[in-house]
Amino acid sequence: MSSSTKICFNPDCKDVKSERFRKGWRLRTGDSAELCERCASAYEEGRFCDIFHTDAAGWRSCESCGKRVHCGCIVSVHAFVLLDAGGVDCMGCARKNIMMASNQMWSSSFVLPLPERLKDLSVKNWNSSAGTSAVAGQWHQRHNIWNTTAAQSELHSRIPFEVKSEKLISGEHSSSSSLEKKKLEDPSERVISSSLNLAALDRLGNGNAGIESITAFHTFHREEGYLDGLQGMTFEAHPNSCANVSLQSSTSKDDPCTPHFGLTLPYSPNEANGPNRVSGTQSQRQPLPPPPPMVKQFYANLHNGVESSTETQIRNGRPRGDARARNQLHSRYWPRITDQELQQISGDSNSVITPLFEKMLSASDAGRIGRLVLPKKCAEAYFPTISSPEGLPLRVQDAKGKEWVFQFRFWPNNNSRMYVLEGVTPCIQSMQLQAGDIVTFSRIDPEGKLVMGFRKASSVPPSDQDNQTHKVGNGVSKNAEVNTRKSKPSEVVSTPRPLKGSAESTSFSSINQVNSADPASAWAKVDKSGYIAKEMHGSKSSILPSKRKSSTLGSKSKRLRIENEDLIELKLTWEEAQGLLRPPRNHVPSVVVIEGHEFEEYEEAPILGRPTIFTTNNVGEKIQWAQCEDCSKWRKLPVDALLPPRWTCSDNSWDPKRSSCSSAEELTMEQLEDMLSSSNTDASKKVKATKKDRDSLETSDGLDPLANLANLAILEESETLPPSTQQTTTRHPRHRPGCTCIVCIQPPSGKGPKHKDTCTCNVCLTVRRRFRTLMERREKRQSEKEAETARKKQQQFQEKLENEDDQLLMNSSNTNNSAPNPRMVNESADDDGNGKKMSSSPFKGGIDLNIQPEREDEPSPVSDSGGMTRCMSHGQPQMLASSDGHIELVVNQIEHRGGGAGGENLQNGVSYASGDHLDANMDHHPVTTLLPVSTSATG
DNA sequence: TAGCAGCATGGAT
DNA sequence: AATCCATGCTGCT
Repeated sequence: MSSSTKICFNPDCKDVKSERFRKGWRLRTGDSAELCERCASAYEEGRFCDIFHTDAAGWRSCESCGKRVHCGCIVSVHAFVLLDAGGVDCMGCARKNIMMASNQMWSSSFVLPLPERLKDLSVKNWNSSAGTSAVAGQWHQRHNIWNTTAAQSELHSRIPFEVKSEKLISGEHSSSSSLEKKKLEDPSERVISSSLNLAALDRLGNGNAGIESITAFHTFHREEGYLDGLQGMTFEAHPNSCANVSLQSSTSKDDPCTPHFGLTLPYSPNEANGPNRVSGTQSQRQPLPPPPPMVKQFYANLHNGVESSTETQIRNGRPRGDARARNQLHSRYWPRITDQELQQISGDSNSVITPLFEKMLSASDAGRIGRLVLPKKCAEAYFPTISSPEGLPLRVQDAKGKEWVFQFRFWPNNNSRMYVLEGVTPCIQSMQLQAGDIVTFSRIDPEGKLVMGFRKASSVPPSDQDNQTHKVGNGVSKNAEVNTRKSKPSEVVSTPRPLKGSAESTSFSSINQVNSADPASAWAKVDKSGYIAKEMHGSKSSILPSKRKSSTLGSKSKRLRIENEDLIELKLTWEEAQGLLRPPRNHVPSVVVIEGHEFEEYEEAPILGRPTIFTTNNVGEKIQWAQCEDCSKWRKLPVDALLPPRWTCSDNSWDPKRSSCSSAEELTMEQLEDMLSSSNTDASKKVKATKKDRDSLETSDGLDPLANLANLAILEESETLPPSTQQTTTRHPRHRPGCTCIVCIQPPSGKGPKHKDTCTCNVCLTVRRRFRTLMERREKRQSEKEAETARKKQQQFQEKLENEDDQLLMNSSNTNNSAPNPRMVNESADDDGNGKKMSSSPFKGGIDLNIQPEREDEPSPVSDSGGMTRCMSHGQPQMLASSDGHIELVVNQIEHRGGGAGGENLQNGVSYASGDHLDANMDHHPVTTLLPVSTSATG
């Protein structure tokens, strides 16, 4: 084919005298390696590696046929596929396997005419079998998309790339130089190359190996190069980008079907222009996280050979900062387009649809502002680079094929950028979108059209949804065939998804959770349909849309709500759940011992059973008690009885006498109390509570303030208890079996029957006792204080009298005047006036039953909360004590001694003021007084 | 004053 | 802690 003056491209070839050269693998320049006849033959016959690379590393055995396969050079890069479980298959075996598995592994949209299918499926299968994912469609339409815009120059700042694999498997660390050696690549085998891409990414994703190697496999797709093909490269090489790019025509007449896999990670502007721009050093590359299983399909960007004539791969060894960009694309922006949607987009053309991203419209987006906020990473990854805030006009086609021109721009924000599409209101309105709906952005290759689809958030049936969702429009493009295409699903194969970071991979499974406990099955569904939404027909499971739907609508906590809705609120502790689990009926578990612990092993899943209580009778016999759901009576059951979740007396087949709700309960009240109290389960607590409710009917409706006080206290206490313990009553911790005190039977509201005055329940007794103690101590201290103060005053008085009669008189007057400290009076007035402090007390309605009367001289919450005992002069009750209502309530029922001249006004209040306060005040008073005052006393 | 453009803010990630 | 981004705010027309 060529002149004899050439030298065989194969460096290992010794035949320099060949007169005829033939084309071998494709070089990154787009040319083909010129091989001597011998090498070319070897290459064509698949013996190249056998001949020249026998000593090279990277040889492995096909998992299926055992044949040795070289996996370590550009020549062999297409000769095998990586398997999910590890290992490789030679291409022959891979294709065979593909044929068997393809239908299950790929969605219907991937159906190809047989000849094409064979090869394409091989790719698909490769994806599947290789268990890899991170392959995105090529990005080679930019040129088309943007060349009608005003900012074509900016295209050059972003260089998408494609991950290619070359030497990953071999373990040879293909350095940049190795790439730059412009090794030849056979375009006809790019299917396999793609697989390697996947593999490479997969490895990266797993963080296991190949991080270095993979960098050598990245192939940039530069739209100019792509679209202009062999016309040449015009993209700008970033200083650090190792943009020594070679063109590679993907045209292959040998292989009309040359699906291209590649990780398309166009440069973000920042990366391209900024300090973070990726360099050619592999070390800068970040390992790609393991993509979720479904991702692989989304990344599968299959091109058939028709388009490849216009495609040029640009390859260099530059590490992918872009990869990071796409990596970090949040899963919420991953396109989730169904196959039907893809077909609709694609029509019957040979186009490859590359869903780029989607976004749920926020209130702002859907509002009249007309600004659609673009996720930064998406904007930078998929939209043209813009360097000025003004941005550039962007042509997008909507669902009806109508063309819109949005202004793609940004504004600086926190040292970053906020990208928006302006002028979207008409489009959004035409699509009747609103907040919560999802707009999708896709690209059609090779036309490079940008299409904007949508998915209504409303829960339309999937079929309907498919019909109306993701209708496409096209942006301005060279080819206007989008709308006239006939369905050709096989060619609508690309469902690339952004590569996900590891963290996002995790969240991915969460976000895309299917109504299946088995993630694998969920993924399987995804794999089959391509998109969950499609697979989850009818089931509420179009989880994504529904989730999104419910999550938006203008709330800032949208994301949070999304997540929350993903959660099933399970108000069960693990132990509770365990306690409810019952082995399936008629099933004897086998016991396995794991690390010394015995586990019952059931073949069937356990069931949720009705909680029961086990007791032991006098003879040590274990008895199981279950409560009828209807009458709440407890029935004795065999200890091994397993109850369904709902169980009533009529189900009591063990005791026909008590198989009716009308039958008397076997347990006495005391027995029941003992049983319940001995049971620690929350269920039993609830049961106890219900029992208490029943008992409460017998309680007196008398009103015992003390009990009420205690009740309030318990209320306070109960607020800190687990819900299960306060659902029906506010039983206090001191509750004992048999106690029917108001506290235990009182509903949380505090309403209901009160204690009798004669109630001798523990709580009431405690309250009485404590209060009595408290008051006794207070009186005692008060007396002491009074005595002391009086003594001092008297002493002073006497001294003054003796010294200066006039002075004495004056002093005496001052003392009286100063007694009602103006500040205090004011405070009293305030408290009294608005009464707010009363309700604002953190101890409203509560009293600590644990209060230590012995420590009353320490500021008690009550006394500190709002007031203290105030002394008054001239017998005026102007000072306020604590305004806590419960105090007042209590005091009203107890005789308190008022002191001082105003004692008659103090009958309804009690002061918990500390002694210190009293001291302070009393210093000014010739007669000290403890003033049990409530706020009401000031009125 | 309404609408818009740009920026700022702060919750969410 | 940094970043993203939904939305509020402000100034301008």
